[in-house]
Amino acid sequence: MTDGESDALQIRLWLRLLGSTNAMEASLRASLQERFATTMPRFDALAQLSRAPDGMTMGQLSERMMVTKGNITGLVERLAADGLVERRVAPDDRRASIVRLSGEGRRRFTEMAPHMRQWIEDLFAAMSRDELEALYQMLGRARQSVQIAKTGQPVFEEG
Amino acid sequence: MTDGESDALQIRLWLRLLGSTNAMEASLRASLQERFATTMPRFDALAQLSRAPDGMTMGQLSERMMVTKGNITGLVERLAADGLVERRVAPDDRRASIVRLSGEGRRRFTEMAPHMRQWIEDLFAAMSRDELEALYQMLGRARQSVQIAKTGQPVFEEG
DNA sequence: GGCAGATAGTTTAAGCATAAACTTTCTCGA
DNA sequence: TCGAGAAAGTTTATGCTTAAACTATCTGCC
Repeated sequence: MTDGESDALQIRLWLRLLGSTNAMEASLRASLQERFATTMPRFDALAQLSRAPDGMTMGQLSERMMVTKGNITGLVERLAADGLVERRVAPDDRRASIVRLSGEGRRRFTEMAPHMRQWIEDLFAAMSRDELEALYQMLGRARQSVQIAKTGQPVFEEG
Repeated sequence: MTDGESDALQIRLWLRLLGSTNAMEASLRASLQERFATTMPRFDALAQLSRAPDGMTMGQLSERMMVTKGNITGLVERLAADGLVERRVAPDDRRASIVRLSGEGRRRFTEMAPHMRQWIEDLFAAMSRDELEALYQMLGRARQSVQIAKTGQPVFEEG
């Protein structure tokens, strides 16, 4: 299902949205793999954890990464095996465990983050600031629209 | 990495693009699963094949779905096992095989397509036509930008 | 205190996706 | 004509992802 022309605007829009996102994701994935031999989910996990110096629970990490908890189990296992994160049982709840960046994990993230930022900026380099802002705005509207479709009610919007 | 506020516009834009697309994809995936017990890749394959009455090669299908050929092998195997597609060796090239919809596959796609269309339209229901067109336009620009980033040159643009 | 139900996380089964190595077949030029 | 290299698919290894079933622990209420 590639960009057609006879379909409804919404269909073409969806295909273009999906196509653009996938193209960018593929490019970023390739850069991460080539330069740092890592993946988007691993980078995302480190990014989330970098904002929580005291760590967070597996459940919190799964919420922020917007994936299921079962997913996090394996991801954190692999990151821990590579020494990038540390886990300990939560002091107040023996069901829960707190995961946080190790020193090495923080160092690695600090090294990768500016490159990632640059790669993202490069992808949008041919767009003017006005175009970037217009796109940002319209994507906000799209997000609202999806929320309304899902819940029947819009959600509080910061941006 | 959820929508921040202190980051560069490009970063926030990327996160919002990824988040919006993923939210829509999750919604469509859930609908397809619930109503038709199928998946996006399977639906996409049927959609591509529905436009080629005489079928196409595995390689052509992989190009149109924008995934690797190795991926297609398994996907077509599963669709064939369910009787939705048929494969035969290409008459002029014994390396290649032609895959096309079976009668059942065509019937199934014809049944699903209008629902899929409706679900997509529902997701964008809270946006005006002007907004939809503005978003479509800006995504076209984004796609150009990614192409330029990748190849150094823009690509012919229909829409 | 103790039990019912909720919550945190893990496991399992299945599918999607990639890259890289591989097999088979084809093509083209010397 | 035949051989080198290209092209079509497949296989393999690895990782991401989900939904659903499961274990262990906690919480609140009687």
